[in-house]
Amino acid sequence: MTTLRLLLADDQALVRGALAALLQLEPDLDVVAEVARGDEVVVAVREHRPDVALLDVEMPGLDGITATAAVRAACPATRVLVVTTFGRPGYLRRAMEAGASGFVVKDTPARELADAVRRVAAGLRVVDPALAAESLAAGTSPLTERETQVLRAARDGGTAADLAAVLHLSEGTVRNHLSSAIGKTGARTRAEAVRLAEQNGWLLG
Amino acid sequence: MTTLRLLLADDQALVRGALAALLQLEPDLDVVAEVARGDEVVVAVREHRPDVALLDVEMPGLDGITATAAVRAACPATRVLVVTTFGRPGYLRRAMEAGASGFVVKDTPARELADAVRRVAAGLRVVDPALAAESLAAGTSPLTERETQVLRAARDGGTAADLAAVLHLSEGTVRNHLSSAIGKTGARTRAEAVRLAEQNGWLLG
DNA sequence: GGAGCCCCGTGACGTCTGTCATGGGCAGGT
DNA sequence: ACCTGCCCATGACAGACGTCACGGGGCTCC
Repeated sequence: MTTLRLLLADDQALVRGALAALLQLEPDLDVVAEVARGDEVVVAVREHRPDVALLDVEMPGLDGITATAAVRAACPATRVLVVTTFGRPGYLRRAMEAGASGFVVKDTPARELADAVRRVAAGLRVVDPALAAESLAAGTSPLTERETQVLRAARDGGTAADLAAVLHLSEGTVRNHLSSAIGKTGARTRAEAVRLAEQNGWLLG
Repeated sequence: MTTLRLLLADDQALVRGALAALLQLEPDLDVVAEVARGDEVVVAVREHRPDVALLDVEMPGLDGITATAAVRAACPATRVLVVTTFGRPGYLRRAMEAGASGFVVKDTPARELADAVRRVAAGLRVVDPALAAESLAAGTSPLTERETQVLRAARDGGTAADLAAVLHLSEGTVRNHLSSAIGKTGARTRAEAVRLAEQNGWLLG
């Protein structure tokens, strides 16, 4: 078996370096590139053409899901393994739709990561079964495009007038979208709707 | 120089194992214990008596700050280095007050961690200068005990009546505390007050 | 003893919020 | 052509929210 060349993307330098140290312990794995931002992933993939790219979801510049799609388009030979802190159902779904080969949460045992990488490199899919079930149960996002935008803008706690100004909408329209989102999420407050949508991974982009 | 014995506490197993791998690369460092929960820290410290304990702040069971105080009380020979994802001013302040010897955010370069551990073990203090300045500027929390509790309870987006039921208070009293907290944080909404207070690290406990 | 702060509660006021009805415009599908 | 769904907007209404004034009780510190 030849050695596998890896790319590592995580915004936290300490975690990134630690993961590199962990993977370098394996004789058949070699970390050839590290990046801290989502928009640096594609250029690094183009330059190094790694066998597997390990991508975090929460990154500045570009989120890991969108970066996954970009990697698949730029270099189909590179498999993507998404490594994230939050096991949100929507993240998993959208990662797989974007062409990821694996999805691992950051509280899986450390010794399993190398095997996950090898399996992904071999063309297999790696997904936590419990998380997969949860993803199926939660289903796809019921929120419309605008509702998602409004909820995203409502995260920092602004008033309806603020959201209207940011989104160039009428204040009444904002409240209508919010009301609809509240109904779909089963919440009773806009803040609760934001929380529930975020927990389901419906607020990406 | 003798080898330093370390304890590692982080709720995410992958990060914990990766940090262990990173630190084991140093010949003079030895990870002798790993725990995933805050309440397991003290028992592990009592059993292994490490030279340095690396503690995350966000942990189930017991937060890293409180765990720091417990470690200092149980084994004063063990120095504490807090390693956290969020560089919130209140975290730093309260960690140092609790007896921590160092405070490092997770996006510091990986190669600096080992040096930070050694410096802490030598009795020095390790603090990011920029973060220290920010902590001084932000000052201590202006929120009263009740205001903090109310803001904490308001995080999941419940109505004032919900908070009143949880905290066994009158609904009007809850709104009074919220109003006061909103004024002190400079916010215009309860949600914004929650966000600002959380960013400052005022919502621990 | 008073002064100060925090706690709890009440009542009232204006504003904001969440909901509904209703309208129009624009895309997609049978 | 029709229906359906999403978008935007308006107006109206009950309820929740944020603010203030005002009480009372407790505590500490001078």
